[in-house]
Amino acid sequence: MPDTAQSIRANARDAMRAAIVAAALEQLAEVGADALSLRGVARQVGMASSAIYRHVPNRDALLTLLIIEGYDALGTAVEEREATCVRSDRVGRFRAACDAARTWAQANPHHWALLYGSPVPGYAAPEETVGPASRVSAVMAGILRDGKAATSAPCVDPEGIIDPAVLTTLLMGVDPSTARAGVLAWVTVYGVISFELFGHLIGSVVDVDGFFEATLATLADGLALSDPATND
Amino acid sequence: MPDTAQSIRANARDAMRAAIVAAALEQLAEVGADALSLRGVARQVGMASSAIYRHVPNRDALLTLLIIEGYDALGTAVEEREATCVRSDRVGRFRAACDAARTWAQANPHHWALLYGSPVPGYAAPEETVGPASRVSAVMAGILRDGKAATSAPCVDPEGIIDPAVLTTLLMGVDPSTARAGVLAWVTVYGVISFELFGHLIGSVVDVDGFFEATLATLADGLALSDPATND
DNA sequence: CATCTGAGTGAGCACTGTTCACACTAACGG
DNA sequence: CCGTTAGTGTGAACAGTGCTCACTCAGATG
Repeated sequence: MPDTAQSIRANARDAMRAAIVAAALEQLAEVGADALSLRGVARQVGMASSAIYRHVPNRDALLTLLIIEGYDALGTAVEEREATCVRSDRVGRFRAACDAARTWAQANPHHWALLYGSPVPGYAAPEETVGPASRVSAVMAGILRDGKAATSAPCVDPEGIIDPAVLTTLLMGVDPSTARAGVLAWVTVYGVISFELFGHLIGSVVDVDGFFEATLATLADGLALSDPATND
Repeated sequence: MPDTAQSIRANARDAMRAAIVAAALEQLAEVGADALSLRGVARQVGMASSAIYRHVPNRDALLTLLIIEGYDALGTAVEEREATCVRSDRVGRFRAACDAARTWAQANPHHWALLYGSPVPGYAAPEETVGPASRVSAVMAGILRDGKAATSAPCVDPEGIIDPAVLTTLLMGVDPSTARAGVLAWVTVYGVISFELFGHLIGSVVDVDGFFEATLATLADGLALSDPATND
């Protein structure tokens, strides 16, 4: 018995919201977050502009929905690519994950810019975004955790750089300096992808693919990923 | 004989333009590039909004001026800090330069975001910006060039990753793999600064200063900056 | 059947970037 | 000295934006 009376409304509401987000995604891909207009998505879904406000409180909230959508899409892309690798091949898993991120970014440059571009300075990510946002980090953390040196007990960071909460969960058993190198590796990958996307490599790097490849090799080296994984 | 007749107008024009840029800089610092409004800067300089267009073709052009201003300010900050270091202390010069960049970014977050945040995907930097934009890279390149291993002859990149033109000028004599590592180092520094500024380190790094420090140490190591400088 | 609630509407407000016809004023040529 | 001209500033206007509000109307609830 699907759709009790009152859930019809709820379903319609969800469908409408989904349609709005879908239209917004299209606009985002075409013109970017900056030029995304609420009235534009209203036109696209065939509603009066004021009707949008029944489903989304304001423009920022809509962008937040797109951010969540983006983190999820990127997370899925990275997870799926990484999942195809032989578990013991940690270098391969790392390269696959990073490559998936770059590929997604190239396919969705405006969306990437929305996720990792410029927010306001005192910006605090809305609560709902932190879950999806951490999916990529989780994949990277998993690769680190599967390292030979990782123990099952949490390590304490003598320097106190990495959040202890992370060292007892996502990075359980990874020694702090490796954890730090892991975070830095992801930051570096983000940097290369963004530099490439935003045109900052023009003038110094001519073979971007090669540069990215070389970067991954350097990072994998620094993380000592060549040691085989411990898990079966 | 300062100010011939016709240069009075020219000077007034330059002054007006400078006032506009100054007002725009204030707005940028306060509300960010996104919310920067031409009418707002017009109000601030005490003109009708339409008069702005006598001095600046449109909003994008004004933003381009701010970008140039930003690259110049950042470049100056980095150059001046780096210049205070003992020339033979290449690690110190590298740290000073990176630290100056981070300090400037923290003091001017909206401006940093304008420089390194999200442009459109097919973005090509306006011609006038490339000069100022390369000042930081030039400092970094100088540090690399002063390395012991650097020769006075240009090297060819067997992998063809780095732009040959750069290898014969800014990075003259630096071996290609070091050049590549150098570019990557700057990209990494950019990544850390941006991640910090844009709030992406929240949840994983608790001591950002320490993280930055450690990052610089790692990078300096990878660049073999500990070898003394060759120059007097 | 009456009522109430939630979705959609169009008009309207305040704002934006940009253009245009117009005024004024300083410099230049005769 | 006077007319012309180029440069600078003005206010009105257009099209677009985010957002609010009084209103309608259908569908669920009592």
